Amino acid sequence: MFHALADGTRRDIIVRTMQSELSVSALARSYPMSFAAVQKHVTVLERAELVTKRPKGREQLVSGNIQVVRDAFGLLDRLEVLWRSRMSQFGEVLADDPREGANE
Amino acid sequence: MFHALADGTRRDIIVRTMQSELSVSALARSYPMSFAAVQKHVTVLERAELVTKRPKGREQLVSGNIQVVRDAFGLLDRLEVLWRSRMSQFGEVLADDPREGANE
DNA sequence: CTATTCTACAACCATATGGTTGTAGAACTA
DNA sequence: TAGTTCTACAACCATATGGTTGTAGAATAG
Repeated sequence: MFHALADGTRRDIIVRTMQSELSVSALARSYPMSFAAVQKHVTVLERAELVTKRPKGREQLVSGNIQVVRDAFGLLDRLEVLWRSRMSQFGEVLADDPREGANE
Repeated sequence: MFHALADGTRRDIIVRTMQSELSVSALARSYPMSFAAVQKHVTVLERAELVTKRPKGREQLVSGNIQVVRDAFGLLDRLEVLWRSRMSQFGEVLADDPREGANE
């Protein structure tokens, strides 16, 4: 699933389909590559369950799936916890986590 | 950088080195592959700045770097925000974010 | 009905990836 | 000094990856 996130085009597809449903061909028009290439990217994202497809007439509407993204937070959060426990062995956390408190 | 996270061995190396500094050869003993293979994984992680290496005598001590992990949160958080804005167009957020509130 | 659009999928290609073995040097150990 | 350990790096290999073009069918438009 991190593999699915490891490509710029795919990350962009996720960003766009997280905002609104888009057909595969609509997506394909946005990128400097063939329809088939974009189709493959969507397939990779679909297998990773980062997006879902819904047929509508002859189109397939692609929609971002937030659930698996949240799973990714899990791994990252785990790393954060491990790092903090290591830091606490030295009795000091040098850098505060910029995520906490502020909205950005 | 998601590419660096896209391999199970590398994710494990991150997890282990986030807890404590480990030499490349110490890491290599943990995996069913050659020293050179583990060495390559460490190099990939180093280029992505997910770990740092510190020489100590003839050893290279590998240490997880939390900063870039936090950068990954950035992308994920952005996706979360986009998804929420889409959901709000329908006036309802069906699933609450399990991250908020609870510690796990 | 005909033409167009959208999708699916196969075949193919160049390059990247993850693994291997082998060589060599630097740093410890005995 | 001699042997061992740790690292670096080159060369090589099989397979995965990201792209292409081409074919074909289903749905829509005219």
